[in-house]
Amino acid sequence: PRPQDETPAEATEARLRLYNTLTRRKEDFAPIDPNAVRLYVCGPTVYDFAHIGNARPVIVFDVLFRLLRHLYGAGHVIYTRNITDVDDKINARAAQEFPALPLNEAIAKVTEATERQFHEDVAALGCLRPTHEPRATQYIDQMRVMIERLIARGVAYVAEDHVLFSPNAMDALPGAPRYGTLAHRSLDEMLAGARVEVAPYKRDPMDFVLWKPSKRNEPGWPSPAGIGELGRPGWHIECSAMSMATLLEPFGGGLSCDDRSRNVFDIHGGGIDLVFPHHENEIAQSCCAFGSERMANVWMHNGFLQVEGEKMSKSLGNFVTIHELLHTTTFGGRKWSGEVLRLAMLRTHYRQPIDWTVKALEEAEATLDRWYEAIGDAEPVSEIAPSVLDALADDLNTPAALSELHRLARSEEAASRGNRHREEAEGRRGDPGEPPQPFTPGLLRSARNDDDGSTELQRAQVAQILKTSANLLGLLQQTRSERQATALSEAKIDVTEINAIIAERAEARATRNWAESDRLRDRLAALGVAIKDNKDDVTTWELKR
RNA sequence: GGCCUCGUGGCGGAGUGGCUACGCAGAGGACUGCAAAUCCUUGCACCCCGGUUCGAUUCCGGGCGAGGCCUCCA
Repeated sequence: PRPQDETPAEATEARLRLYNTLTRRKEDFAPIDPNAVRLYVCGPTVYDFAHIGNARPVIVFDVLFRLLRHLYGAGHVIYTRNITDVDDKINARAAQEFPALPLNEAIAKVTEATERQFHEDVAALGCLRPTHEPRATQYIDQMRVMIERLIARGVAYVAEDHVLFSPNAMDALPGAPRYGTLAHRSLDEMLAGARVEVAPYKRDPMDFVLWKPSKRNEPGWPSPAGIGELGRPGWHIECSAMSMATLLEPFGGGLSCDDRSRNVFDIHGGGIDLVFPHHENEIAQSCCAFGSERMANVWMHNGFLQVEGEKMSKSLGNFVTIHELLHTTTFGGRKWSGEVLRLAMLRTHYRQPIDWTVKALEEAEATLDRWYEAIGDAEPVSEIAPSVLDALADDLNTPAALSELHRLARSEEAASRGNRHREEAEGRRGDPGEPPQPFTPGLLRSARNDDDGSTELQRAQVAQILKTSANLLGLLQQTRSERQATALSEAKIDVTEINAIIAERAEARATRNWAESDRLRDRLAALGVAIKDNKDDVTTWELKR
């Protein structure tokens, strides 16, 4: 673990490139303030179990969070992922679930339970907690103030107790970006494609809701702009307010700040479906409220997920929640560990579509089995294989990074580069022309046990680099022993019984009683245990799935 | 209809104007009582048609195909 304020040496040499939806190209990333790199990602609306599609941005941006922490120091990255706890879907779910309760109590039950479940799911996926997890209902005041500012600036108006934002009016506001910059669409183009029924109180079909009136039993707060009735915020304004409160105001920005350059943060992320209208509207709101020309410098969007080749939907019956993958046998007839889900997710580049299949999970699990076998109980060290870091720094190329981890597990090139890297970092590298000492291929996973001490040293070193490098992706965070212990307790295996049978079989083998030996092996298999006899006549065993 | 993405070997999946991705599965070998595991070796590719180029899977144009957004959605 790195001390909070330490800025690692790599910060000067690493070159992070990120694909920016704003410009549609990869760009060199330059933080506004390297001591406070700021990231915002749209979090869940808490009305139902998170599905595996929801897990994708959570995992992807967790890798980005880890990478940024590595590059700029753990104490220099601020990550906000909000929780949307006011929404009409929540109201509907609450009324349906707890019809006997007053709506506000029902809503509290739904949001609290769903949020708890979300945190449980995400923790199982090996994700770090973000720096801030603001709930929308805690920032109603900020939303109200922002809305009033938008009205004062002439880009929002009151109509029938609603407040609406008018993208058309942005053109008249000096310094504001053009609406449609992120989605790369003109207002005309959007109108051409509009299939929405336009609410009668809208002046223009493109106008969107900032605030709406609440009926008597719906959640409501005092409205802005002199509207007498209680009301509640629209979806888009929530993210503008929460990013302001957690990423701008603590750094001297926000509504009271005229310096537009202080009202920009570094990275905003989310699913690709949010580009329009959600993120486009966030930009419009934030930029018009703060007079800034951009809300965030870099916009990152993860691709969508399909299940066994089909779009996930409740009607198709292929709606897969994180919880059921972890705890039930509905997908593929068995449970899966959070780490398997995580690796399966990272096999595909984050901007590509991903097909969620049983086969992919099986392959991910087999990979983890081998890697845990390879690292044993190695502890993480300070260095990361440069090839893994390079891959991640290239727009989070996790498939390439995983490929390098495979090479490490075979003790190939990547490992020797890691070796050289460490020597450089410690300033004790000798002759620059000296070729790196390659590790023996297969060193880590082979059963051979040369008593040459240097081999053991090398093996330990590769194991450490593999573990540390995988940790940057949030993988291999346990030791092999911990993982085995978990698996054993879940499978309810009686180790004493297993050892007794193995001892019995060893006797049979000693007398070359192969029939008896094989019978005992079958018995173990029936108990879910697979055995291996290695060269030194030592029998090892593992759980069979 | 408008905007956008993608099309790589049996499967998954990176990348590149000329040089091995990688993983799974397959084949051969070593080891083994037999297995398993492990190690070694290995076959298999860049949707179609034009163009640019000494050379294109990689750039440009067209075609075909798949998907997304424009409406709540990660």
